[in-house]
Amino acid sequence: MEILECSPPLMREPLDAERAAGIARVFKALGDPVRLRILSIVASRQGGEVCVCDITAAFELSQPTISHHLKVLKDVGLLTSERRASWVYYRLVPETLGELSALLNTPATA
Amino acid sequence: MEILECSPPLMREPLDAERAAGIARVFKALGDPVRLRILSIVASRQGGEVCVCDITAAFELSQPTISHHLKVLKDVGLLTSERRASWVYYRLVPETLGELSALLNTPATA
DNA sequence: AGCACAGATAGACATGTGTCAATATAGAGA
DNA sequence: TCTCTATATTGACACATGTCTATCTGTGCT
Repeated sequence: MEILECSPPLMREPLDAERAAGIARVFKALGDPVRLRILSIVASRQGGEVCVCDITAAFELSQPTISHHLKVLKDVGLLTSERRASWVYYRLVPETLGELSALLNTPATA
Repeated sequence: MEILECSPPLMREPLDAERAAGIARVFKALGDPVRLRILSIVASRQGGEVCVCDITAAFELSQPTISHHLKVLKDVGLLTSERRASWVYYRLVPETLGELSALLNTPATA
């Protein structure tokens, strides 16, 4: 997500349309409760890796639905995945999260 | 937005469904390019206040559309508004932004 | 080769969302 | 009171999104 890199905080100057579109994609991915929970499951997991089966087991949703949400999170650069044997493991991309955090950071509440 | 207050960072522990729903509302509001630009216009404005007319003038969108986006941002607690004479002025709620920022903050990129 | 299991993809469907034109509301001034 | 300007609300419509079932792909095991 190069759009996020070096984006000044929202408070510094008005975003141009292109940058806004890129950043909005990521926030839109965060704008679903299931995806937020998936992200926090992965982010808070010791070792940094979570098997899809563990994520699916944490929700009362169909396996394709979870798979869909994982794809959305991966497409915007919040997660990466790796297949090992039969299982697929998802990991957080902390840089993406950190850049979003910096974007929202306000001097007052820093 | 009490949901945001005292929410531990995503990395600390999995979010429960209720908290996730509350937080997702705010991210969903940020998940639109026009709203992000509006927010950055208000946030970056010296003095902290922007008249609706100035915001409307910054986009090639109808006045009701801008009014709709302002309402969304206000409903989730990112903006407040105050009427003075004929004009309505919007202001940032920096606490909300700061809490979101803290939520996304990662130890690695802190 | 064939089977079983993990995960992804495709297609369908109901609901949500962004936009606009039309209209309503509120305040200022004549 | 009447009118003008600024903003909000309503209703409509096209399009996006979340969910499901059914199916496909890939891997390991016998």
